[in-house]
Amino acid sequence: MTQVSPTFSPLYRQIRGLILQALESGEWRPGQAIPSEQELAARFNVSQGTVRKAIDEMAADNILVRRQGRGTYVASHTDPRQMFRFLRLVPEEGELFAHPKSIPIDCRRAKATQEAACALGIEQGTPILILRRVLQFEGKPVVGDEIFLPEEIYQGLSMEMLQFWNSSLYSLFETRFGLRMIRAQERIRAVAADRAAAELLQVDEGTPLLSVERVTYTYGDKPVEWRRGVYSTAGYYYLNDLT
Amino acid sequence: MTQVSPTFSPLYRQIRGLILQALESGEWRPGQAIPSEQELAARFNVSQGTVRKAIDEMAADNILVRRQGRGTYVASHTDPRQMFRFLRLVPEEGELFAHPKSIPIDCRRAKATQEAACALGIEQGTPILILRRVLQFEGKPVVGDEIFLPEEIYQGLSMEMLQFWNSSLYSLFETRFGLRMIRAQERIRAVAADRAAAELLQVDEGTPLLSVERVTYTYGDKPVEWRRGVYSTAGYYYLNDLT
DNA sequence: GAGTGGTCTAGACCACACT
DNA sequence: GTGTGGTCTAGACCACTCC
Repeated sequence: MTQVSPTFSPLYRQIRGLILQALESGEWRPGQAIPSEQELAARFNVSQGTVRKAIDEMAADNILVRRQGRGTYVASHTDPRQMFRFLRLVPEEGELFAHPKSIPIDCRRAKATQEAACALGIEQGTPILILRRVLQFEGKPVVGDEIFLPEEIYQGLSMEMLQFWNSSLYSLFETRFGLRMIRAQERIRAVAADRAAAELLQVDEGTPLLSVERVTYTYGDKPVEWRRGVYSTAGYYYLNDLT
Repeated sequence: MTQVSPTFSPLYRQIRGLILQALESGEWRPGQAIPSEQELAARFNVSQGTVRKAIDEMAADNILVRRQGRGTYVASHTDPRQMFRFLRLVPEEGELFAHPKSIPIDCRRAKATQEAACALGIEQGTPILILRRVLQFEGKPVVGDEIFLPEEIYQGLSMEMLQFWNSSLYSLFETRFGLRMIRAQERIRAVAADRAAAELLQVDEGTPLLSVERVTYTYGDKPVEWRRGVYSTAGYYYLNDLT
């Protein structure tokens, strides 16, 4: 008689779950080192190999970062290499190093429309913050974003805070609200620039632009950000690796 | 005295290389099973664990496919799940299962322009084939592609062959030319439909479209296809998962 | 039942970083 | 030197597939 176990999950996945739990609880913060594999193995009463396999998966998911000889660290959007991890727009020529700059325009309170509520997995009418900003490459405006955030999660986000933060938004969210963005999903269309977009990106009205809608998820696949942006693709393109 | 080894590569990577070599040589063909881990371990004189790690990597790269209890198989574009692996355009509503249909328009011989030569990593002026086709979702034309292929690799590709093939192009390339596509890179812009594109996709001239340029690579990161397409995003969007 | 991949363990040694 | 992750091995047992 063999037991059917529809909920079977191997040990290393359970360990992964426990590590994830510790991360969510804030036991180890972004950028910090987590305990060594040996310590974790002792703590969870499994072999080092099992912990290793759990960490391998989490490193593949960009949740942890391994550094040989040093230790394993909690991934952070503060890390220069992770800073614009989700931005796929790159200049046609020259440097990928020339990091874009985020210019906040305004930030206001509102109630979630049906569309926003659906994207964020919240009730329609829930208080949200709507943040608008422009992204500049070498002084040129290239991306215009409208960003929808559940107010509950981003208590205290203000224009002042945004203006004094000269780094990526996600690193701000991480630092101020303890929010770790794990993955995102984008839906891309081609649209004609309306009046507002044309003004924002300094292009002619009617210019074809990329419309990029993004939902960003934190631990446990919980959506915590919805944004809709327009990308100018004169001198830039959206680069995507297919595997 | 320790030895500096700038070309150091772990055993499992060398094994990976040997398996890759066997794949390139055609020892095992797409869709077929490769020998069991035990057999490979004996063949290469390493432990099963080392073979396993090599195969793990190759499975992550979509080069091999593991099937528990059955064996490890060479990935194939003939597999329904892999068929449109590189196509990111999906309908706004309804089924992802409704597979698109490829309608060939024409196929002609030409010489590689500088642009095509650069993308394909060949000499300017090298003979190439230019294939045009339309992709239909439920009878509606949604993608127009112009596909550039080094003639040397695709000897004997003809309109007749294309018309009788009612599956994906990559599965045709795999079956007829033994070409395994491993990865691809796309560059996406927003453009206005020109006369030709408008006619092809049955939209108004000037309609914003996605311009998608794709270079596709086979084993050893060798480019073997370049295509430029226009995607209609009325009722469809380009879906991209960011990790 | 036989064969395959999947999990788990334990131990040895290597490469790397810090101090 | 010490401690970390990285590699490699050998063996046991489990889960799945096919006969």
